Amino acid sequence: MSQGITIGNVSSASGVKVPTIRYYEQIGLLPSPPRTEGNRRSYDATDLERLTFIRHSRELGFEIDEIRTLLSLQDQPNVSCEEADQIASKHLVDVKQKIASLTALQHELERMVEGCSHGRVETCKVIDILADHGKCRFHADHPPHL
Amino acid sequence: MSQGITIGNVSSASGVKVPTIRYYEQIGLLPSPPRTEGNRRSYDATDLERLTFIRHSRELGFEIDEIRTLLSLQDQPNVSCEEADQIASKHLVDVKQKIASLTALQHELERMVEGCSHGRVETCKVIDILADHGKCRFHADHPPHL
DNA sequence: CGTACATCCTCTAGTGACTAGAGGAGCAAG
DNA sequence: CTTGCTCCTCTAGTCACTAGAGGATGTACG
Repeated sequence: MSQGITIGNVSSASGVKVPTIRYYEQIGLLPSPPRTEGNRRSYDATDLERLTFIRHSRELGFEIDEIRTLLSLQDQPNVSCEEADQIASKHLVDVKQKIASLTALQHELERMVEGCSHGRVETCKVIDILADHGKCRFHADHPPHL
Repeated sequence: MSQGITIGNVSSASGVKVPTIRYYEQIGLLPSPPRTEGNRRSYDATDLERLTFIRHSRELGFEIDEIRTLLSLQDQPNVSCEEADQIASKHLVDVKQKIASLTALQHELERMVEGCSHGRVETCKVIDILADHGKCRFHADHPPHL
């Protein structure tokens, strides 16, 4: 059926860049495909699906290790999906926290920019607020790796 | 006035970890402090302020290079604060985008988790949505390094 | 058939902002 | 005086890629 797809084609079809595909192979996220006579990687439709799955999961902010688990779950359709549910739920909690944190930050930045006198640094709210922690209403619980 | 503060004390006072302080010195974000006889770093109140400024800026999501600019602005109070204003404004735009993106993501995750049959993987929405891009309402314009 | 050019290969090293650990020296309290 | 904490330097690791060197292969056109 599926004759070989080149890495370039599987890349544009999946939206994952060529070096990233090779990287995924290197870390064992994507199986090593067979090679042609000329040593080029030769992918099939399953690989394309898998790559799309990965790209989509990455877009949704899942980490590589989480994707590894999700992929292995996908390969075993008879297993309970509790684990997948847990991963997604945990992720949802994280996302909600980040939104809350970023919303607070947004207000803080608005306060800074609106308060800016557009004059000299001496009277600038932006610098002022950053320098004096007490004047700030935003306090991150988790230092944001957002 | 200010006799030397140890790195440990300046760390707990500022909320920046000890190795991170040394790292900031290494990349030139924090000036190298004088040393004691025993070769320990000896900080003063100004360093503590600077570190607090840095930590606060990092919490607000500014990058090191942006902080470098903000710090140099702080050192020259007679300069126009336009640049600081621009940095904060640009950052505000980014933050708003991130919030929008994360909110879409949140809905997508909720859809996944709510739709989960709590049964076998075969019928699990979580896996399903990740696998089939067409069923997904969330499409990131900028792959989220959030 | 030749030649240009795109695409592919492997490999190493770099990014940002730290974090972890090894191996050793100084210092304060009991 | 010894125990244990803090400090020192240095190297290497983290995550998820990205960039570039240097070379092989495949394809389109004249």
